[in-house]
Amino acid sequence: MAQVLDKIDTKILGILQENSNRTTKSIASELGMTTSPIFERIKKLEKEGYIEKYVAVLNNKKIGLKLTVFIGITLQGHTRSYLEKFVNEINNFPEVIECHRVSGNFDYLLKLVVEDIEAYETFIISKLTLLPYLGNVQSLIALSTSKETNEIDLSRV
Amino acid sequence: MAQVLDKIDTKILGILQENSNRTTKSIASELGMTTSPIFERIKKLEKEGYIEKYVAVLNNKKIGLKLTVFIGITLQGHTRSYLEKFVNEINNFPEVIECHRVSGNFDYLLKLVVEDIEAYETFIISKLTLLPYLGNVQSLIALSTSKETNEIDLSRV
DNA sequence: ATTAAAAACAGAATTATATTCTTTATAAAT
DNA sequence: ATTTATAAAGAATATAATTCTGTTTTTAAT
Repeated sequence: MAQVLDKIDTKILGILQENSNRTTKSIASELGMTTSPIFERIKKLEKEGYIEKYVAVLNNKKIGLKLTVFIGITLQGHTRSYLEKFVNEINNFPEVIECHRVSGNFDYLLKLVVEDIEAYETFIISKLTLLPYLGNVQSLIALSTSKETNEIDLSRV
Repeated sequence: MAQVLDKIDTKILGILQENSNRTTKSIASELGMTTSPIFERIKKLEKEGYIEKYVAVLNNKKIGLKLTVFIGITLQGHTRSYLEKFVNEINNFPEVIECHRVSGNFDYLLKLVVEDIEAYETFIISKLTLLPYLGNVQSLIALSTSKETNEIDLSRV
């Protein structure tokens, strides 16, 4: 297999991660090509998994979910079967949009999006702290967010 | 202004945030309607800002960015003009995909996506620690990620 | 309850785009 | 130089987005 992604592929990925509604025609004209090779390349990027999916990004605030919170968690008992159970519970909470197992001062880091402080407190009290073996729990409440994107800088690739 | 989002709008948002390439026809058939009202509703949701943008989600690992890191930062000097400068610098680093000002044990929480541990170290040494007034810096390296989405549970809205 | 006005919908018609196909060019290997 | 494989161009087709018109439904005021 030759070079996996060439310059053109990288440019296409960059364009689509910024706006996935761009037409093949407009991408083609930007890159000085015609639609068919652009189309074929995009299909290839999809099939090979470089592009995972296409999604609409919503404005959480407008929808009524005004608060983002990060929660660092340390567990007390670390049996494998419990960890699996714990992660499974966490992932099923609709408030949780990210769950990472981390190294450092915590075992897990969660990212939540909730309505407001009250909804956050409800989550802590009637969901999170009901889980057993919970050790240290530390919350970081987002006061403001200056950057929040999924867009990757592809100049590094 | 009447109820801002009705059930149909919410369903449309739910569908599009899961897969923005769904055709109006397929959405219409799922919701038991015809294409024109669906089309009009989507355009309205875009114009009013409920839908911010449409993006392709890439597979970072496949692209060569294998490491996600969270960094908690405390600052020492907190003059307003310095904060602005600091945030501005942070936001311009291509490794940083999120920057939140937080309350709790840190002033800022960053999310980074980088190639590997080496690239992470390079970021710390030759970018982050060059910024003045830096206090405590604490990294959480993602060992594994069980959930990572932008998708919001709309049943709460 | 009745009516007028506005909003939402259905269905058809049109326009634009995605997708496929065929041909031509390019590059690599023998 | 010749063959083979890969990528691109350009035309043709299929599908989807978008617009338009007429109808129904909803809303609000009387």
